[in-house]
This record gives sequence, structure tokens and C-alpha cells, in this order.
Amino acid sequence: MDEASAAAGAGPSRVAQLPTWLINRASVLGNRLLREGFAAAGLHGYKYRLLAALEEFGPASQAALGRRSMIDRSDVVAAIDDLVDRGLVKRARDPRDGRRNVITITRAGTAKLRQLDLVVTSVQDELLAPLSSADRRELVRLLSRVVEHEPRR
Amino acid sequence: MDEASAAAGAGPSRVAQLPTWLINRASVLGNRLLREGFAAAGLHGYKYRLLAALEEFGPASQAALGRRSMIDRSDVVAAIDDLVDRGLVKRARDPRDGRRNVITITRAGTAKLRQLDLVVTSVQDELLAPLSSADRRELVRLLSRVVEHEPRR
DNA sequence: CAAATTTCAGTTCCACTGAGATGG
DNA sequence: CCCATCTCAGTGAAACTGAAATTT
Repeated sequence: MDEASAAAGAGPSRVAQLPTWLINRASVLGNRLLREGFAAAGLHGYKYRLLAALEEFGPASQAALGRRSMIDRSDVVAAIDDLVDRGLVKRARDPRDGRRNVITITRAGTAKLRQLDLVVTSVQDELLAPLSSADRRELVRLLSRVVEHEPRR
Repeated sequence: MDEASAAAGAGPSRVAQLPTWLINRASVLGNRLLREGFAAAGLHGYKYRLLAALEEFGPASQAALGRRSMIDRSDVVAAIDDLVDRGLVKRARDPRDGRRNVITITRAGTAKLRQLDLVVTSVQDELLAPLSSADRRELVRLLSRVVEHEPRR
């Protein structure tokens, strides 16, 4: 009985129904699926967000990129280094402002982005498999309101 | 305009509406609130879960505790060490199975747990502030289905 | 012998902090 | 002088891995 209830449940009932707990579990699940998917495509999560920001907003400084994709300034450096190595983006000094590196996505970069889009879409599908599309929309709506609220930031 | 749209939005639009992204953002927010709340009460997240599991299921071996509260066997050791130091739990060898340490929550432990319950409740409230109680129930319902599904585990 | 438990040491991943150097 | 940018080094939490020692 001990072991049965332990195996079935997901921790103390006090915790199992907690919004923060459920959100965190779902996040761990989603992150795992994304990491596996990205790894199979040979990249990591940060870099998808960087490529997506580059395609959507065009060439940008590393600082601007970091803000747009919500990645810490410090972490942008290494991620861009890697993307440059893979030929997915180019880094060039801004002639008009010597402080900036202007990052531009390459053709190979946009191609890679398309490939990753497929991965991302299929992960959403896998994670939300038990939900109808109406439920999925509702979930997105609720979570959007939560994260837009941003308690103390 | 560049900076305005960057400041307003939460990353590339392609990403901003993604369930995995929203879930992850909400998770980061919730974890931050919980960590701050627990820190103010002088504990950490693991230990709340351990105390809650102990109160709910009664005395248990460290391995069983770890399974019930979904904490890795290795991490249980240090967490219990700390709880013992604080007098919130007791550790004793199981007379019937020399491999096991039987962990029991103390009166001080249950008192601490009550205090932490308040913290946890207020964090839920803060995180979900923008949602009505019907919305909160709906969110819990949807997320429960997602985490129960457990794609590949 | 196999299996479970406790424990230690070390790794990985993510997010962040602090500080130095360069340039506007 | 002040500020933004880029970069590096390092910190901290959470989750996990591998292996040894003990006991069933």
C-alpha cells in the first residue's frame, strides 16, 4: 500500500495539486522534450530563440538580441560563438558604433530555423497530447495572463 | 521602435505564444517566489516537500521519502541532514532492516510545516493573482492532465 | 548470489552576478 | 564623467550519475 500509493501519486497530496508544482512538473517535462528534440537536431534551446529573434527582428547587436530573446547578456556570447562556428549567423563589428557586434542570420541559419520549428511544433503536440485544441487555447490564455502579470520583477 | 517592441514583447512572437515557453516562464516565476518565500522562512524547496511527505505518509525510509516527494536519492541525504540539524525530523536506524534509516517528523517539524504552508499558499495567490478562482481551477485541471500524461518516462 | 539502501563525490544545465575593457 | 556593450570568470540551485559500503 505504501509503495502503491507512492508509485501512483506524484508526491504529497498537499503538493500534488499546487499550481506552482503542476507548472513546474509541466515545465520539466516540456524542457526535457525540447532538449531531446533540439539535441537530435544538434542545437540547444538558447540558440533556437536567438535564431528566431534574428529572423523576426533582423540583424541586431548582441545586447539587443539578449533582451529580445530573454537570454542573459553573458550567455549570449557563448551561444553566438557556437552559432558562428556552425555558420548559422555572422558576427561583424558595427562600423557606426564600435561597441556593437552586429549579428546577422545566414541562409543556413534560416534553413536550420525551419527545421527547428518543426521540432518545436511537434514537442507542443506531444506535451499537450491529452488536451483538445480548445483546451490548449484555454491553457495558453490562462498562462499568458499569469506571465504578463509578472509579480515583482 | 526597435527597443520599444523589445521592451514590450516577451521574445520572438514565434516563441512568445508557445505553450512550452509560457509554462517555462510561469515556472521560473513560481520558483522564484517560492525560493524567496522559503528563504524568508529559513528553508528550501526540497525540505518542504520532505516534511509534507512525512506528515502525510508517516515515518519512512529515506529511499521511500525520496520516491514520494520526487527527490533524487542522493539529494535526500543532505536535505535530511539539514532537517535533523534543525530538529525538524529525527533519524533512526530501522531495527527490522539494518539498511534503512527511519525518518520521523518532530513536533517542531510539523509546526514548521504549518508555517511553510502559509508561505506556499500566499505564493500561489501571488502567482495566480490575475486569474479568477474558476480560472485557477481550470488551470489546475488542464495542467493535471498534462503532467499525468507523462510523455515517455 | 542478487537486490535495496545509504552515502559521497562529481557532473550537467540553466540563470545569473561582478568586473574589466572598449567605445560613444 | 557617465553610460552601453561585449566578454570572461565564477556562483548557486536543481536534478542527476556512478560507485562504494552495508544489509537483506
